[in-house]
Amino acid sequence: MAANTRFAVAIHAAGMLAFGDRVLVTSETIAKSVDTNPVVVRRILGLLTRYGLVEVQMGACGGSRLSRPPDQISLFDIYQAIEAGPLFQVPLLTENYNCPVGKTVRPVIQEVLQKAEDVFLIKLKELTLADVINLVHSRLPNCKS
Amino acid sequence: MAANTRFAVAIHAAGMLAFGDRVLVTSETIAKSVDTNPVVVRRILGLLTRYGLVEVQMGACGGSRLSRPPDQISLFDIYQAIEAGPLFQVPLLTENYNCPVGKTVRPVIQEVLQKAEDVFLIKLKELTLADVINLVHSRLPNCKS
DNA sequence: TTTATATGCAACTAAATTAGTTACACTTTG
DNA sequence: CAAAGTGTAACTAATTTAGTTGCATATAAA
Repeated sequence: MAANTRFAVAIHAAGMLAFGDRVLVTSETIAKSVDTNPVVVRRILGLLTRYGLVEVQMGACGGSRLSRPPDQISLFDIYQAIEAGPLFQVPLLTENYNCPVGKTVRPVIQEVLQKAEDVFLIKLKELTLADVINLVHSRLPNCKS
Repeated sequence: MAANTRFAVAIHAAGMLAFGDRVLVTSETIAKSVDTNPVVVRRILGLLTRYGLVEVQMGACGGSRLSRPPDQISLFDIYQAIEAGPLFQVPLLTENYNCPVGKTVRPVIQEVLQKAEDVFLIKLKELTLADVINLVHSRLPNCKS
């Protein structure tokens, strides 16, 4: 089970909020569409909220909505809210490690991996939630637009 | 412990082989520099070997070396040999899933994530083992060149 | 031919991550 | 006050990961 699907789930959830267009959407509604548990959705919405992407209203008739228009929320914003570290980790060195070459190699590897990750992040910045829902709209059967 | 460091370890190991320059290097030597267990190194070298990047000689005085010059081995080659699936998974749908919007959203999310992953992979193709060891050489103390 | 030195691989462990679930406190609407 | 939401802690099961031991196999060299 342990494959990280949170980023995809977060995009799906945020996409639904964008779809809802300022209407409050419950975690249960999102959970149905995402095909998971409401608590899982709320955990992810919590991260998005902490990052200022989502507003939550508690209590009866509560729910969530985006705090900004979808064209002002990039997938990079969502990524940063959801994922913590770098894509690939460079293993830590034990304390009494003493190989000079190894010590030189480590930061170099970290650098080149960062270069590759950087272009990934830049591409995420280019892609907005609006792009995603436009794609969805254009593919939905019985599309009005 | 469960953070994936294999890609970084594989680059480190392949970098050492490039450093060795056609001389056979044992998994134990690499393990010392990488600061891990020889078996872990052999597992990774096995993947690289299966992918045609590394040649292994068994028995006494055995070890590994690159099968191509370092400037003809990209980090993409190593990545493909080591890692299997996409960077981010889109969760599977349960059998009796019936939300039309959700069904439309899924492939769209997969597509946009793939776009971001693609630029990552392209950057990996641009970076070769030669680049890595050149960087290491230039930073090694008492560098001759 | 024997011995020392390698690799390959299976099997197991411990730790961490992940998603799912239950339970319950809290908030808000009506 | 009741109903309908969210937030969050606690727990579980499955998976991944790295590390480790043990042993069969291969090979170079004495």
